[in-house]
Amino acid sequence: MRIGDIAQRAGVSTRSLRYYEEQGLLASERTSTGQRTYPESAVERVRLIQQFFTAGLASRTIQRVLPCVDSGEASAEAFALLEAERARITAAMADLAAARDALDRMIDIAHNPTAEHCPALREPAWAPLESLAG
DNA sequence: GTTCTTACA
DNA sequence: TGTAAGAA
Repeated sequence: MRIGDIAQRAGVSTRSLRYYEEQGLLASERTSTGQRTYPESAVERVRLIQQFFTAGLASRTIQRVLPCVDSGEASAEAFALLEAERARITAAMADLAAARDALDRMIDIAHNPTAEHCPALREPAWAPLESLAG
């Protein structure tokens, strides 16, 4: 398949695919005219690369991890890297959950305004100035 | 019409 | 990463 096909099927730009290749994440063959050619499996590989980027892995890290995907086994260093990334993602998930919980509390307050949380409810807007001064 | 490389924002 | 230019 040509670069445009892969891009469309994997949902990324052709620019990204060329970038991945430059970073050593994605291989391709060339036709006699220089156009890149990819096997069907490239689509799935690109999606995996996307997931890793989304999960916060650096391209350099992805570059070290992908060989494991290809070989089906990990060297000692690669294994340590996988565990480290897993731990980082787990921690990131906890942070996200905490942020979500905070938003949940804010949403709840927004739905049930109380004088404690909403200053605007403490002072009647229609109160005469004298009553405020006095 | 697509893709390629190179380069700039 | 997006986009532009000029060539294939």
